[in-house]
Amino acid sequence: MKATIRDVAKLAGVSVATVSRVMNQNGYVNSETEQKVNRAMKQLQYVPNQMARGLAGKRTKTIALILPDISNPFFPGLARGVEDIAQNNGYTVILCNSDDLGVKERSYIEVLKKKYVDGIIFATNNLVQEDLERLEEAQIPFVMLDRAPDMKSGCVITVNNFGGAKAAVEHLLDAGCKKIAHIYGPKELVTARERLEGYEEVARKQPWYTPTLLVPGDFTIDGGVKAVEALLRNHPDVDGIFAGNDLMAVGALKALNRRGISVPGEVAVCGFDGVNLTEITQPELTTIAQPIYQIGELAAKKLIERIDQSSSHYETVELGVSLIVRDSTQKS
Amino acid sequence: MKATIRDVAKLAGVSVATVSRVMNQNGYVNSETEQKVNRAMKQLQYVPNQMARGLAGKRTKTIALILPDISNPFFPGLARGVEDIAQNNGYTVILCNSDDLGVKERSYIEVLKKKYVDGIIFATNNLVQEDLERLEEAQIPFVMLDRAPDMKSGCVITVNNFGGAKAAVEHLLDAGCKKIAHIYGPKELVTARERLEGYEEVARKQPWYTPTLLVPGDFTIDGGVKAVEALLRNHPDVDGIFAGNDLMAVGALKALNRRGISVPGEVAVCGFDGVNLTEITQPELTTIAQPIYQIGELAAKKLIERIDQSSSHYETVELGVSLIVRDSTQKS
DNA sequence: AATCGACATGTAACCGGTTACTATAAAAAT
DNA sequence: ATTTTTATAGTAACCGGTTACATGTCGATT
Repeated sequence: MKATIRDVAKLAGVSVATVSRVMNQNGYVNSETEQKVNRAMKQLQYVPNQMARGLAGKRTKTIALILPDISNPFFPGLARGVEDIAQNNGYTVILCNSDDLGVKERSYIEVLKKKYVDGIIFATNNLVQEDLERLEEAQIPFVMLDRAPDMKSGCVITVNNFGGAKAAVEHLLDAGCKKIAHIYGPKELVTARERLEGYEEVARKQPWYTPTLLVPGDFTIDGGVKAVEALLRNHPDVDGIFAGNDLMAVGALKALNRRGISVPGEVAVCGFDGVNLTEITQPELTTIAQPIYQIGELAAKKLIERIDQSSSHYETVELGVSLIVRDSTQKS
Repeated sequence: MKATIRDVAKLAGVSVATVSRVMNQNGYVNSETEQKVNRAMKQLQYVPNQMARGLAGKRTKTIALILPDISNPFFPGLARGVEDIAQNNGYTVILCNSDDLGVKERSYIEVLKKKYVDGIIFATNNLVQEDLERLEEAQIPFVMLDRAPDMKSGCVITVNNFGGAKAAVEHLLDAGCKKIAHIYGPKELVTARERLEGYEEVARKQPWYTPTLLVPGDFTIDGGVKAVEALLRNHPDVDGIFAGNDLMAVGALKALNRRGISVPGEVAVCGFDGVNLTEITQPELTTIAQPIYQIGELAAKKLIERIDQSSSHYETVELGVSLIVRDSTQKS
């Protein structure tokens, strides 16, 4: 019913090995023979069975992207970057939502091993050293985002969180803020810690600095709302807020708005990430933008590179971030 | 190096067939034998090779989700619904962004065929009858969103666009609007047409109705902005806008805001879709919410049902939508 | 006693590719 | 003239499962 390589071989009057050579462009094949084979393939509408290929050749042309939750506005852009590059290179992407749960991540890894994916991109942070080592053992190339584990293989892509945070606070100072608070994300996340450190680096030198200007959020909108409410109780006079990510900045905006506090008039707000959301708030949000799409692209490129050359040396790349000034910090 | 079914068989002192039976829980197996096999599997850390399974058994436990663009805020929620259900049933999801381009969709279908995915969910609308027929021929179960093509197999999931649109306009009337405009999406899309029809159904009966209250948008934020600008030139006195989707509603909000027109004070705005964005605008957007996540879940459920029972009768399901009233229509 | 069906397990073909190895002719090198 | 090398193509094993078919046991049925 469905044409196989043997059907093609028969029709073209050659052996299966020759057909395989034509398909994979390897080994010696006379150009006339090649024509014959190609004609036969066309005539039979031959579609090689990837599964058989994978079984025999150990390549599935499939990579996986494990992220916490595709619904989080940070990830669709990233996923898109990954998918575009993958597609350009003949790869297909399996999407996995881990909800930042180590168990789920681990269970996904098992499934992905069974499916023989060629590589994995992790945009999550819950694997322990041991899990990564198991991956190395299994010879599965991988790329991680935002995390620099201690190992010999793998590739890590990070952004300059520290520098970005510093830039954010400096920008708020430039905008005339006299007392700047920071809503930080979960301390377990390096990104959150680095941003916090960036804030402190600049803030500590200011006369108004006091540790209670640091309030915890959890990288969600609601966390931002609550953080601001708490903040205003202690510091009714803050006039600048640097949120550890855009979602919390949006929450901050909401909370301030509810309280009737004008942004940027009374309080300036700056986020971090550069997700699309920041363009639709009122006022639009100033933010430290990560090159989200490019991170995805780069992750995919690096991974495919590793797969193709089976190179596995450890490598880390840091990308820059950029301050995007919008209305939320434009005191005029 | 890596354990195969034969290794397990040898260690357990049985044949490969028996091991296979134990794995797939089919055929007769003595419970003692089963224990032995299970022990052997554990001892060797045996992980069945899905590829070999797929080759032999014709099942890959993989489905694909083809959507226009995961960056569009409508889709992450949907994708999440699909993925969750898939995961619960042991399936893995391949994500494909088609940018609403027929060519890309078709090329994806080819790739997916090669990879022997067990089924496909389409959240796009650019396939012609012929493409679908080819899928039927290839015996690949599929589920489509928002579109009812004329065929014998396949499953279609839609929402009540017409009813939702009517509800939107009625709500605007209730809110006291005296002249309601509609920004409609691309006429090629059924969803856009149905919503437009819903608007007309109600609006036509109103004294203020005139065709120039219908302005084209393209389902993007920018389209919404431009539509409102055009609208205000012809009808500076509109006091209600029903946008064909949330993105355009956000655009409308932006445009009105720029013009210094207050929402909902001077103009009330209502969107359609119920994406998260609607909760972060200022004012928050009233919208007709689709059960986005549930649509994804349902699509995945229906697809898996079809795969498992290889039932292929044509089926269509319509889900309800719900009006979510927020500030953008609360003239007080 | 012969027949039958439920139970248990093994053998080997098969899925559809890849590729190591072999064979042969023609061109190049010695 | 002989050896090597290069170009071309075929044979068959192999990847790691699934499963049709064969074989055999044992209690139940006739």
